[in-house]
Amino acid sequence: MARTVDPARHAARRRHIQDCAAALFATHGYERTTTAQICRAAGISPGNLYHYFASKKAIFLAVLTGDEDDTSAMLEQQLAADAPVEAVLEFVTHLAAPAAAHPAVPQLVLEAMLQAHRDPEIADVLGQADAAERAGLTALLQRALDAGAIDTELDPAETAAWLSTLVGAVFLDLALQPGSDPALRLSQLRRTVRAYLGG
Amino acid sequence: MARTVDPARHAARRRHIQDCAAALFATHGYERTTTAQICRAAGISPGNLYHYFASKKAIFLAVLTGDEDDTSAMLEQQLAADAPVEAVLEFVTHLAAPAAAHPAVPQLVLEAMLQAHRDPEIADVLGQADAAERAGLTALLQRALDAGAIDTELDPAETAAWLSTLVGAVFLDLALQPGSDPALRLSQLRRTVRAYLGG
DNA sequence: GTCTATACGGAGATAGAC
DNA sequence: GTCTATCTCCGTATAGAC
Repeated sequence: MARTVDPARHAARRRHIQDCAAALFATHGYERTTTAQICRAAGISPGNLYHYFASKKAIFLAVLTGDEDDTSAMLEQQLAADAPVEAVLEFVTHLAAPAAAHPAVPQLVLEAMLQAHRDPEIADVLGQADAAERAGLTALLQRALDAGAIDTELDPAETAAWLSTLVGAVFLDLALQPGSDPALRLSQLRRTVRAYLGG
Repeated sequence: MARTVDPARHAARRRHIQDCAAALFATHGYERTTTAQICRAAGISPGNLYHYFASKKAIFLAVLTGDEDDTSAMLEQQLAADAPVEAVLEFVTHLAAPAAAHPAVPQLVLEAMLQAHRDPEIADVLGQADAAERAGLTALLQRALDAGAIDTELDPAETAAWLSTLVGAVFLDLALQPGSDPALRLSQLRRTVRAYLGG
């Protein structure tokens, strides 16, 4: 059964549209970005967009799920590490690092968080990532507790939720404060986590 | 020069509309809230809205500036307090407390933060509040530094910015995680700040 | 597969009677 | 001052030629 055209070319073009849309969503937000803008940025005609995506929301979902996950690999690595507190710090740093990588990333994530509040489908995508994040943190914290490396009064799940919130803080700051120094924020985050865990 | 009607009644009705709009903005967001919804919630006809507000954005700005400021009074009080670290903690708690007061508050603030990214007028309103917040924190931290009550390596301005970010984290968490316990988050925030400041 | 043109719906804001 | 009715613009998505 022969395909009509080259599937690779189609996928590449789809990816191109997706990337252009991501930049627009990050700077202008989801609702204020029009499909016409996306088409203009991608260099295609308005109608042609729908040969690649079924709807505007489908583009947004593709953008959100497009970021590949190396988090589980990172988690395995840190669960096997020697120093349990350092392992938590490394994992937290890994989670926050994307926010510092490119200015558009935290903006896009923040936008997704708000949209998730209104759309179950988007909430699902983010919820899964968040659950994995917290589960990983909980496991690492439990290990640190067992090793007696952190304050024994800390509850692993509650602390994992809080550390996740602190990571969110870095995203929020870098998304909203253009003048913030990403490296400084990451170092402040590390000092914060280290001090919070006690030990 | 006689007024046409009772100004007090007009102000009360305006306030009523504003409150109804605030609830809608918090739950559905600014862009997804329609003027028709606001009118329905407030029990007025669609056209009548514009006798109280010039535009939809004017309503949003009124909502944002409507929250009265007792922050400066709180700051004066804490600048005169005996224990400088406790003063910082009290001030931080005061800044974060509104997030825990009512679920709609952090949602509304988050919505405003995103809109600020796209509208200079909204950015101004939030920027002024933010600047005051950081200035207050910087003053309190300088005082704690002078008293030798916190880690001498800390830079007051940078630390103030970070504490402000941490407060933002509580807002973000309570806005996005319906299951979060506000009291727990506030206590985690206090532990975090105390540990971060060292001393 | 890509284009141009347009249908369709909805949202903000206005007009004018009462 | 408040209402009903409506205007106008704009954004998504579709139709149909090439």
